[in-house]
Amino acid sequence: MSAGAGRESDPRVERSRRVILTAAVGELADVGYGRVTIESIATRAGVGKSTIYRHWPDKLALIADAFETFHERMVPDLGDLPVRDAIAVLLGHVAEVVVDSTFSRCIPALIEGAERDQRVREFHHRYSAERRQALIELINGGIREGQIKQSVDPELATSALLGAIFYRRLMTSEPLDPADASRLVDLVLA
Amino acid sequence: MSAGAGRESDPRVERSRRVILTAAVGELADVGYGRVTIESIATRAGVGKSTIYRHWPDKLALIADAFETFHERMVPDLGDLPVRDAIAVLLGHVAEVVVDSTFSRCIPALIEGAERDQRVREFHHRYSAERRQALIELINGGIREGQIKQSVDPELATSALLGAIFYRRLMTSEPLDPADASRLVDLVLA
DNA sequence: TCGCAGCGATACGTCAACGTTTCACATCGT
DNA sequence: ACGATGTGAAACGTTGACGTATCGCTGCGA
Repeated sequence: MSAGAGRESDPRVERSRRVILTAAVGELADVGYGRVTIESIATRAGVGKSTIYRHWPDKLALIADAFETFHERMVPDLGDLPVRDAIAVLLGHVAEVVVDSTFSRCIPALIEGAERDQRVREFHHRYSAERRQALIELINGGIREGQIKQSVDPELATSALLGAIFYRRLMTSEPLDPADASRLVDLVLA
Repeated sequence: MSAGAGRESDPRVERSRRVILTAAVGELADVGYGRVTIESIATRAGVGKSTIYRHWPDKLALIADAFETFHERMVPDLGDLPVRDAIAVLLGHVAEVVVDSTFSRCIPALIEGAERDQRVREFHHRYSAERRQALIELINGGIREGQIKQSVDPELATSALLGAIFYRRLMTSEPLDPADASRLVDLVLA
């Protein structure tokens, strides 16, 4: 038993953990949840299958762990812009990520996974909730400062703003141009 | 060769086609695209595997065919309500369908399928486009009649309205209550 | 009526992924 | 230095779905 320096001390474990989790997200983005295989992750990571089974009981646990691990906030620096501008910047940032990124290509996989599996659902909903919290708070601040009408329901407005971005990405062949974010703000928070 | 009474004349073919397509959609809703099996569809339909392979080359063709076939318009009767009310009724209807229906449970499967396969994507986007066209036209009408501000971009507003409904369904644990549809209209088309 | 066509069932070989086990080797901490 | 431990590779039997082929049966339509 080691002296317990942190959660893991053997750098071999940390390294393989890192490459495996990265490969897992890459595979998820590339082929979707249904077609991800422990073997394909192992190959992509340049790792033996046994190394994966040694640390995770199954595919779901591995992918859930991967998302927990890469669970960064990714909120852009908004400086102290006026509320409306800050919201437009935030939405532009979201639109950029949603339009094209590894993360973006995982969204359909997460949506589908969430529909079939409770653990994926819990992660997916929590992750979404945390990311939209920043927007809700911006809107609340704008209402307090009188820059946004009091009649606006921050939760509903957030659904409309983020919803428009995701709708375009998932249901149409024309994702929202990040440059249009401010038009979206004008529309919903007019 | 038959006299060609319509596309198919043998009632056995029509019957098996119908039960197979129905079972395909049911399976898709229940287990998602990745876990749908020709064998599971055959069992659910009470049909031999060979009957399916006789008519479709593979799973994708079958599921695409199923959606083409069940491609109903499903637009509610809007009578001649004032535009804002008509939009609220339409959105309430969409919200109801999206919150809970067999079709609704296929949405994640379609989104995921669309991400990985061009044929599914084409269907999914076309289907979505057709369904949102009614809303775009309602908004256009409202603008023409002066009941909606000229500055509103019908396409963008449609993304925000439908997007809010889908966002709630797909990314949160609290789907939009259909009764809130009119609040949504007030927010976006204020 | 009666032959043909489509049916459901079942068996088949193939393949891919499963999860386990074994092994020699590299790298760790002490 | 060295024993302990994690590693990548490979082989294994098992499972589940693939797509094909072959039944005897049913019920269609001419």
